[in-house]
Amino acid sequence: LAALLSGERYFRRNAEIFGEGNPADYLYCVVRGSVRTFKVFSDGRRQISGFYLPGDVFGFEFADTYSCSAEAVADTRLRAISRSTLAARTDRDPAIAGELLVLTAFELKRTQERVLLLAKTAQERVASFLVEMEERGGGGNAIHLPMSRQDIADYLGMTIETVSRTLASLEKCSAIRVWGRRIVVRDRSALYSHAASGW
Amino acid sequence: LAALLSGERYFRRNAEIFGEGNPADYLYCVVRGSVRTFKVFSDGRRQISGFYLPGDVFGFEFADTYSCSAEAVADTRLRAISRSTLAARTDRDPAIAGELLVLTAFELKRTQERVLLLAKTAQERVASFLVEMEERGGGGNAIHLPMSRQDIADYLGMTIETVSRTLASLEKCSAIRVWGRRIVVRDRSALYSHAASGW
DNA sequence: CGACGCCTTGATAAATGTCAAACGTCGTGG
DNA sequence: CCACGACGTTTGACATTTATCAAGGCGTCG
Repeated sequence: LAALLSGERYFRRNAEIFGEGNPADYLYCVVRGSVRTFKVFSDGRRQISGFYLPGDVFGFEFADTYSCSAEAVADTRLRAISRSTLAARTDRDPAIAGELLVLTAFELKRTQERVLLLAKTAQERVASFLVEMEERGGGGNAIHLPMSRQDIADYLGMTIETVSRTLASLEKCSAIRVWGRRIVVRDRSALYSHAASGW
Repeated sequence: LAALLSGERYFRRNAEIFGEGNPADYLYCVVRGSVRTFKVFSDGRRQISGFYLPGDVFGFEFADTYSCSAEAVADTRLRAISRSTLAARTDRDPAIAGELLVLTAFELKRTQERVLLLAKTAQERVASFLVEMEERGGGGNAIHLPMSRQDIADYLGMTIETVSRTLASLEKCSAIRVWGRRIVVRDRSALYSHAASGW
């Protein structure tokens, strides 16, 4: 699958990568930066379905059009995989089909975790989100959030005010330190216990 | 895939089909009745991850243990598919792998719709749930809900009281008629408009 | 009949959303 | 360099939604 990656494409902050309903011609792999996928409802609400960081693959569709839109959260570099050449390869090489299955299963697992997350309270959602971003970010205690509070709110299904207040409350109980989009984990066990009222 | 279905197995109402952490030896296809899959958290909350009706396949795992538990909602008949024979077939027959991919993609799509659903208000969730069950049930205006209010609440991430009140309010605006677990759709467009503040 | 499970309804409390204002940061242009 | 404006964020007061606690209704089954 890695062999099918084409040259890099660049997207500026907030640039559209693809729109809902566009022909789903490419898969994308994030090289640098980050991406959000989302749907916008007729009443204006936006639900972010996922954030993708370097190494993640998105744009995974089985229909022939995208079921959501994608935008660059920050300036971003992507490599594309043409769906048509992918399909051609899949026919000849069962291993590629296996890779697709693994990717789909992984996306399914992440989505299932999101369902569990959305059933929780605001504190648990925000804390879980920080834990997730910390793990995916890989770095030590410092988490850099590339996305705005509005993005986080639309991802967690709440308002920016509640996100902000919840971060403040987590800071007050000294689980984290908040500095705009930079978060420092001060007390990991406290953060985890807020994240998980039951794992 | 259909060729791999073994003989039927029977489960009484509320009987456990498999438990979280059990070895994931079988896929199941619902013949008759209905099934819920769920997780229980340490604080006692239960999140139902899905309902499966006749024709649906569940127990789909990529790890070697189940990530959730499954129980019969009502008396249920299932056909099992042994994972080991499935794996053996997949190696020889790429078409089987394709069927697996389709099943996984379908489950992913349904889970993504659940994420959208959980971001909505109580009214929208309940109305969407009724629409979903009506479509899956296939029958005309009458919906028979095999599951209890508690099951619905745990599926939609709310309390039984709110489910009950929301059904009552949908009945008051004459979108539906409620008779215990039997629902009649009186005004489909009204129901749809409550379900979807934006599709 | 009586007990039990399930559902509904009411009163109240807690969580979250809404509206509004102030603050800080950053980039631009004078 | 500084002033200004745009934008994102935080905070406060208040409204709305949903959960919690408690009681009662309605079937079914012994």
